[in-house]
Amino acid sequence: MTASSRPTHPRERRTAGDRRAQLVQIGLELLPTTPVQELTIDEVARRAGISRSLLFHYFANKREYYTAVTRAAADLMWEHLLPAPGTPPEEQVAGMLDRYVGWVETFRETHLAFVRGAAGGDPWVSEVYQETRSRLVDVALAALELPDDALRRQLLLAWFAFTEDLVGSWADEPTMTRPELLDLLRDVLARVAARS
Amino acid sequence: MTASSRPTHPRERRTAGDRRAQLVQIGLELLPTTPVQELTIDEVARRAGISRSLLFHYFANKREYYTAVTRAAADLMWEHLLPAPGTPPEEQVAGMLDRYVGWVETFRETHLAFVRGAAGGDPWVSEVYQETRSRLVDVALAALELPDDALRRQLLLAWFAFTEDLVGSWADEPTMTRPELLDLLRDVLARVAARS
DNA sequence: TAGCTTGTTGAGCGTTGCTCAGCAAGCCGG
DNA sequence: CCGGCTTGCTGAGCAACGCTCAACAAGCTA
Repeated sequence: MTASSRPTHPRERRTAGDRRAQLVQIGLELLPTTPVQELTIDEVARRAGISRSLLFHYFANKREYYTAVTRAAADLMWEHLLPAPGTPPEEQVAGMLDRYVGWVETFRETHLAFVRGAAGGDPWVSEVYQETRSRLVDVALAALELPDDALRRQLLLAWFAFTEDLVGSWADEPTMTRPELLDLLRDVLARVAARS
Repeated sequence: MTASSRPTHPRERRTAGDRRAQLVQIGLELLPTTPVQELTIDEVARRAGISRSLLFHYFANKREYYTAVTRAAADLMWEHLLPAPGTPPEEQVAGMLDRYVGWVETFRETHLAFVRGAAGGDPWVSEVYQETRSRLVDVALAALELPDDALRRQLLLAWFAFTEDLVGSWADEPTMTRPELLDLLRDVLARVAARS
């Protein structure tokens, strides 16, 4: 009956899968305001209404937790960008590009946090993004009917970097119309891809 | 005469300027192996042979310290890239590009750590790099005799992103000759700059 | 010698990542 | 109903790290 012996919330018991999903979800919600690596176990546990210890029951250490969050964010984007099955190859890249711009426009903060977290320090996080980039290159190379060699991959990845940067700053300060932006990106891609 | 009362090294007293420079220098030396934000005060102080407290005498907090380190790294690169006074405008960009590739080849690890630290999370650090990029754009726009508007700046900055990515991956895996690389970068720049 | 400036330190506090021993809720076989 | 198993879950506590503070000490000047 003492205050200390009565938990403020009745303890909620969940299945392992539910709990894991909940924790990752909380990480996703925190992502726009906090760089992944700066998510504190304390904060996440508090939001989930559980003890710090429990988080370590599901994720061996902090890194494993925030890479899981990063992977979840990457998967969301990946699913959004992937062309619908049956789309003719010549339309695939244009469609992905269009959806990418839409993605950045809609989830500006989250996407920025995601890209930053990926670029910044931690190899485990950046690997997740590298992997996503690489899968996008696979799709693009196939759609453009280009051979898959090291040079071509480097060029496409560099074009991604160009695109990310430009779309990001354009979303902040629209210096041209949306169609003009898409046109420019497609044009640069064509030029870059044409170089052997 | 007891061991605890006798310091292992005779305490070294320095002027404020010297000490600050030494601490920043240590940060620069650690940069290749450690993301800036993960530099620990303990480690730096240990290498300098001073107490943790002293570091906080020169830098109000950790952030202020590693932004100072970042700024030092940025300045080194900036001085290396800046065209010699008297260089004709049409040669300036090519020269800077050439020196940039050389810089990445020579200081591969440091530069990677620098770029990553700049891209990753911390606004204070990324601001330092943004500033360096911005100054480079100033020089490039002047050398190319292009008007300095928002669109042009965005395009040049995006081309920087393209260049950084490509030069980085090329240094890892040279898929073409150095002149071919430079040629490609100049070509893409010309195409991008030509778009109004 | 006294006093000032300033480079320097050690003790210690709060936060955060992480460990560990053990509680408790549900389920089973007897 | 009971003992025992699994498993979700917690609290106490440690180590590392950022950061504060009161005070010491080295050199200068009056």
